[in-house]
Parts: sequence; C-alpha cells; structure tokens
Amino acid sequence: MEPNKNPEVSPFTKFCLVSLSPLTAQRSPGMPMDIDSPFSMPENSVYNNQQRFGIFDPGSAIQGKKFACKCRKTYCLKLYCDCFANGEYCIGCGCMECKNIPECESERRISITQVMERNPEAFHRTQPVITKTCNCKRSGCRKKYCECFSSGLGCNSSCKCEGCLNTG
DNA sequence: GAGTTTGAAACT
DNA sequence: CAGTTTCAAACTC
Repeated sequence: MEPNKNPEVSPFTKFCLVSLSPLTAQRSPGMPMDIDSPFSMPENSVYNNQQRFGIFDPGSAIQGKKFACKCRKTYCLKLYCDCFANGEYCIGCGCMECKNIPECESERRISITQVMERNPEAFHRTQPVITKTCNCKRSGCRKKYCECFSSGLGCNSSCKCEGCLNTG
C-alpha cells in the first residue's frame, strides 16, 4: 500500500487533471504562463470571453477547436459546457465569466475533480466512445437533443428512451 | 432575434 | 435512488 497524501484524488484522476489541460500538459507543473500567451491574465480573474477574443463568430473563431460554447452561468466548469466536457479550454467561445481557461486552472481542476468523483468516466479520453445512451422521451431520438442521434449513433439496449425512432 | 422545447447534468 | 431544478443547446416561430 503506497502512501497516499491525498486519498480523495486517485492516480487516474490526477492523470486526467493533467491530460485534460491542453496547454498545461505541455508545461512543467508550476511553470509560469508564457508572457506572450493570450492567457496572461492573473489566475482567478473573471471575464467575458468575448472581451478577450472579440465577438463570437461560430463560423470562423474556432481554429483547431471543435467546440464553441455560449455558457452564461456555469463558468464553463460543468459538463453542460461542451468545451469543458471534452477537455478543451474555451477559446473564442461566446461564453460569459468563463473559468475554463488556463489562468483559472486551479478552479478548473477542482471542478474536474468534482465531476470525476461523480462519474469517473465523464472525461472519456483514454478510449474512443463507440456507444452512447440516452433517456429521451419526446424527441423520438431523431433530433440532436438525443445524444445518440447527435453522435451519429443508433440507440441501443442500454438506452431508456421512449418512442425511439433511432434504432439503427 | 425571441421564445420554446428538450434532455443531460446537477442538485435535493 | 428518485424526483426536481438548472442549464445550454436545439429547435420553432
């Protein structure tokens, strides 16, 4: 039994905390932020993402980034935020008071830890997602509200959807 | 563009 | 664990 200074955070969680930080993962821990980086505000600062990156333009703002959120209340630190849920920082998003940014890394890591305590699979980064499950009731699983449908997947036996039309 | 609907995530 | 609330995206008008 190895000595564990922080029994509430598993090695896997620690691994994810690092691997889910796209920029910090490429630095040594504690290494100061690049002065020329666009992320050079003091940690814990709160700001409107649009103020830094300009007006949100979903068509062109995101370069090399799959997601662009518009979160308003969650500081982009909940799984409601697509960027956060996919282990991405918010860059060029239309979100407000975003904390899913390197200078709020400490808060971000706390949130990641909380999410993973709730669901260790939340950040499924180590393996591709082949199946999803949904609980749709009204959409017939034929609209993007349905996670299966929106991922281009058919519903499966694990789904608890009602009136499913997304069978294959 | 504003308002509504939807279902996941979060909370109790 | 079940029911409820909150949330942001999808959708409709």
